Amino acid sequence: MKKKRPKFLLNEAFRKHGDRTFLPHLSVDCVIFGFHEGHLKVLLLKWKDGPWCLPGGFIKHKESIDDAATRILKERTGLDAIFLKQFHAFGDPLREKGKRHQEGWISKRFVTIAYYALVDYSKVFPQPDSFSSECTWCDVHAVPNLIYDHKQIMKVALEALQLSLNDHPVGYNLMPLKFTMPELQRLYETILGQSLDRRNFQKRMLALDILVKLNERKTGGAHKAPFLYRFDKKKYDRAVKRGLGAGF
Amino acid sequence: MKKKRPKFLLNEAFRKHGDRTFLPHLSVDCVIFGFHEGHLKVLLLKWKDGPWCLPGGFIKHKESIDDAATRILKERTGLDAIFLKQFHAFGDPLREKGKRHQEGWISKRFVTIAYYALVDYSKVFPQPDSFSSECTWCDVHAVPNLIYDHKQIMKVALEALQLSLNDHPVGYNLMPLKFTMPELQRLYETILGQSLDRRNFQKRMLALDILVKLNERKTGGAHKAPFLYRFDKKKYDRAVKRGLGAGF
DNA sequence: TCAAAAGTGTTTCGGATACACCCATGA
DNA sequence: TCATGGGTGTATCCGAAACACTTTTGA
Repeated sequence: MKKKRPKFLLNEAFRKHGDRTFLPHLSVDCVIFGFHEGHLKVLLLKWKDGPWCLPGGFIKHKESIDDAATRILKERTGLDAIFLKQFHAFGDPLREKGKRHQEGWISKRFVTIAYYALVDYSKVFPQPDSFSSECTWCDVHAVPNLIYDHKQIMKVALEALQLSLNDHPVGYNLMPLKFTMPELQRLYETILGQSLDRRNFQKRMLALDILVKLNERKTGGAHKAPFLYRFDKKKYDRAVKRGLGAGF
Repeated sequence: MKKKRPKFLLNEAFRKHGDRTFLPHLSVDCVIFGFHEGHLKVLLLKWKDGPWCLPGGFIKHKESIDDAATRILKERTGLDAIFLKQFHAFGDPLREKGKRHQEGWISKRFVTIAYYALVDYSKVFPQPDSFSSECTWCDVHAVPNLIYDHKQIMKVALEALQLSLNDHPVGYNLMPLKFTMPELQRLYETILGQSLDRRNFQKRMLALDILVKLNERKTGGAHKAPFLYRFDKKKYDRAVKRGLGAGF
């Protein structure tokens, strides 16, 4: 078995010579969305010495940027094969104002390519990287200060997600396998930041023809037990591809 | 006055040591759209030794990527202050299959950040760069083979432009100062690749409240002289910002 | 005088919105 | 038994689409 060197050494080497492994001046940042108890969440990392930031990483010399994003996501969440979408590249030379690293590869200017991901909250076990002490979910509407331009990146990610609701269904990656219509509605409402009419929402969703109504109800709630639904994966995928959406 | 070195030397130096000036592994490509005689055009460059490609360039060490795109556009078209929008980053390590440069900076893998631009055809005087022999407009639907993944980049650019018609007006940057309603309609039709109803188009456009009807008609045509319009720049800009579009 | 393009207005239809009643459940 | 949330159906409205007639102009 390969002997592990102490982490700080790895980090030292990485800071100075990361470009032996990774493309210089380029990074990938991920805005990872999850949904839990009626709230839209993002996954954040906390550096050991202070500020919060988005999970991110670098691109290996022979790796596509999409693969890099997928890898980074897997490292932080344990998930693969989730929904991941590139939405913007951020390349202001001053975007990393206040950078601490004084020397080596890592101290240079980075252009970052940003992705947002939609993941099933319940399947994620957040894992901090070697620079971080914490990796936790945070309510989208209660995000602490983030380093650099990460707050801006998050904002643009949310706008991109909202726009995508116009012509793409959302939910397969964010909801558990079985879910109720009110739960799905709450997802749409938190993404859009506005409440929707219960009956019209249901009609629209059913009209998309991507849901399967199950012969079960979700019991245990304080009131009338709502039906459970699941997505019809085939039809869902077709709707994603063909650009069929609820038109919000 | 600074003495100019022969171009091939500059090129030699550039190929080997471009990273003294530019960020390594990063480029910018521009899909420059124009509109002329009822046809949607893109500006293409032809390399001295063969293939066609999109106008592109590199990012200076202290330059933002948006500024780099603006600069590149200015170099090829002579225009500044035109509409420019980043739409995707292309980062497959194999995207530059068939690259010829064998050594130096330029031979390495490049991730490219792509922009599309909308420009007034009549104001552009295409200027080839030092690698190119030609710089000309080409009908969008009759594009020759392009190097690398540039055809793919063009395709994605066109799709992004089409999508943007949903919630943004288009035309201010593509049309001359004064234009007729049928001319504007032809612009929309060529972008969308479908014909539209004359009367409904006019109603929608006027409903956007971004046009000013002039007391002139365009004479010289073979038939009834159509009225001329111009954009109300203030209202147009507001519509762009607020995401007001014709909903195509 | 005729063909082809442009100006303008009305009807129609479908999808989104607004809205009401009944049912199930735990407190 | 009552408050709360869930299931379902219907009337309405607005905007988009479909559509026709008249006018102008050069050939």
